[in-house]
Amino acid sequence: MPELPEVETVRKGLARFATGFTISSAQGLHPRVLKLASLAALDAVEGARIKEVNRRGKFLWFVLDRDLALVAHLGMSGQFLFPRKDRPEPGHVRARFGLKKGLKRQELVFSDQRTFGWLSVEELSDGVPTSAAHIAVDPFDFAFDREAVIAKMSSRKAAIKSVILNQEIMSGVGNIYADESLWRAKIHPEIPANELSAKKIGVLLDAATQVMAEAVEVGGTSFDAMYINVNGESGFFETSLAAYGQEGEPCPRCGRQIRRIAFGNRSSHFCPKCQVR
DNA sequence: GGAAATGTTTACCG
DNA sequence: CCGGTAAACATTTC
Repeated sequence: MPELPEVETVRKGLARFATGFTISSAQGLHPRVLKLASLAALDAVEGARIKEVNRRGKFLWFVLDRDLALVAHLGMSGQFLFPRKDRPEPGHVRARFGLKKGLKRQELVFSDQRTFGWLSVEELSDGVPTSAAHIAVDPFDFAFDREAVIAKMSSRKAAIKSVILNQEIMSGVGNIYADESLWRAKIHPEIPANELSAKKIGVLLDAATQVMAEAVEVGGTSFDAMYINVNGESGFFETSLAAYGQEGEPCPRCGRQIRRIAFGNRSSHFCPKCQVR
């Protein structure tokens, strides 16, 4: 469950339940769990204390009391889970961490069905891990420069949907929130970005920020004390989706049927009446 | 059996 | 070199 709101939900859960714990053990259990660029194997973080858990866009990392950070990307299906005896064992466990704080001990696992996610051990520079250095700040970062992003987007000739998905211009938006933002801003996904007014792109940015903020809020409530519910199937925000996955359903604004068109390897969902090309 | 699924990186082309 | 597009990665589900 991996766009900004989902990653933020995971980050919050990790920050709440893992901060202050020392990593007593760390082991990779799958040959591809460790990113190739990782400076070391996972056991390099053993003995480190977790100071905080940070995020930029869809990248997240544990800040440790040493010069290395434990970085994670959830890919398409990555999850961090605190297993509990009264819950089913997590499947597809790719890495396992033992955490301790005083007498408290708990386990944290990284699970990933499709193995597009990864972990790595990296240095931070200006507080950001190497693998996320090229990722632009997301709209919730204090350094987010709305006008600069609008200017950058306005110069692109590619379809606006590709542009808002480009993590090097603005990070955090994935296929779901791209479709939702475009629907809210009443913009057809295939319009070249440079044909939109700066004002219209501003509307789109605000829509993206707002829809992700709303999703983060709902994500927070689906949380359960010792278990991070990052299961996409539970769909905490699914009931609020206006466009994504709504092919054939009435547009909540005008009633026209939502359409689905091919977009690269994926799909775009939009209202043919509200979002005119 | 085919298609599609929340993402990123790399290769390739103009 | 830049912008843009397509493919590759792997697994599961419908």
